[in-house]
Amino acid sequence: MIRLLIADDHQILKDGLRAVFLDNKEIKVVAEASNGIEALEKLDNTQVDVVLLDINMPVMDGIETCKKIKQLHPLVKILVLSMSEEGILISKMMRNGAKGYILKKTGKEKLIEAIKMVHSGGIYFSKQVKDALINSMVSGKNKKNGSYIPRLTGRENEIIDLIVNEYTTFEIAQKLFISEKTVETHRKNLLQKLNVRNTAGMVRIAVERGIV
Amino acid sequence: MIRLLIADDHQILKDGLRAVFLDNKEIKVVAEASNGIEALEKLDNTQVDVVLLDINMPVMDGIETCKKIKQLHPLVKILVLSMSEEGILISKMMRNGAKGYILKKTGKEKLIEAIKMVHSGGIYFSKQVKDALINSMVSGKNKKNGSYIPRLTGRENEIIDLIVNEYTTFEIAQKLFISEKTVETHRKNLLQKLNVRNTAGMVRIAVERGIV
DNA sequence: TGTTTTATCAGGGAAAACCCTGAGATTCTT
DNA sequence: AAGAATCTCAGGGTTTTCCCTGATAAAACA
Repeated sequence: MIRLLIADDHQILKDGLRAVFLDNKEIKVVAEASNGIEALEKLDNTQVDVVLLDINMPVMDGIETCKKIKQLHPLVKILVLSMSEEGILISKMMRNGAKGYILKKTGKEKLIEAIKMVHSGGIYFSKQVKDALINSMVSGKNKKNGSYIPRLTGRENEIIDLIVNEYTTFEIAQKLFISEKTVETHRKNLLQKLNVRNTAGMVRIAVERGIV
Repeated sequence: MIRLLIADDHQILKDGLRAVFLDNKEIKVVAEASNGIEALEKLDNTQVDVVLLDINMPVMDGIETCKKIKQLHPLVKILVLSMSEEGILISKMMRNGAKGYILKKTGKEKLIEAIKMVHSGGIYFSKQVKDALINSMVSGKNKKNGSYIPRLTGRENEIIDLIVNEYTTFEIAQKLFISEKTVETHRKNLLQKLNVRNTAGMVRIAVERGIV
């Protein structure tokens, strides 16, 4: 028996889902919520196995809620039920601990399959969702980059890698057996090449574009 | 007619592929290379539409090569042909401009399909590859994180977001109408919570975990 | 209603990063 | 062989970040 919590601000959808699970012996809706705060409250008072989580909610949206559920109830599995196919949203929810992502336009059979899947410790991402994610990673990212990516030299790559890993100029100089002044020059050039103002921007670019 | 360059250090594989494309009217192998340097040289002298790129190569590996091809020959499509199903590798190649990723254990029909796909401006990632990527994003990332992710307060989230976007303490103070000292306190707390030594580490965590 | 968390602010100092100009040596490219 | 790019280093200065101790008020929680 899978105990389900439905978090969505559309009452009609919750009613519909309740009806769907009425004649299902394996899945039982034990609670529902209209926003993130409510969902967290319900989780405190109810034994829940799987949360069916919408992203567009008032008061506290799905992203924040997902994060908090993961922190406060790490054993509860989160299955995102969203109408959005935006890759950024999908990857964000994945990073925040969701074990599955399913679109609202999907049929109930797939939904039941997904719930069972995440409940048993697996993950579930429908083909459409996977494709949307891949697409945003290939083209979306590039679109976001847009700007020309200047090529870094070998030394610059070495140094930016150390910077991202929290090495200071002094430490980099030690490690590479060069002067601090040289490292400073490389840093200056990196800032210029990446067109950023400070270390923060440099690290952001480096991590986003997988330089490191 | 699709002009293909095969970059792989296994001669037997290149020979095999040449044979496969011999009786194919649409795809022609116009060059081959055993490492990244060679591949780049060939690209300078040969008109190539699609590069079939291996990751494990001596002298210059596929990751570096992919990056450089993208910089020097932005119109050439890159299709990764690898034996590795590691999610990190896949996402790295995607970020470096690969338009497709296919496993060596895949059959030639799928390979031909993939080549046509990327040549026509599309992308191609086989089901296995997609699954591997999704898996590494859900479980792999968390494994990589491993450590407990401390929850950030609303203000801290605001501030880390501005830091990642290259705002200085002074500018953040201006924007949020608070004292610089307050911003400094938040920065200090952020460093502590995220267990990093400086801004670089903070930004790395923020970008990696999608806090921003 | 007390306790914890969050957000606010301060002085003062040390460390690190950033900026400017300038320059020699090596290596790659043409 | 000439030029370009890369890597190296320096003086001297400003700005920003980091660290320490300490504090108040409001809000959230038990």
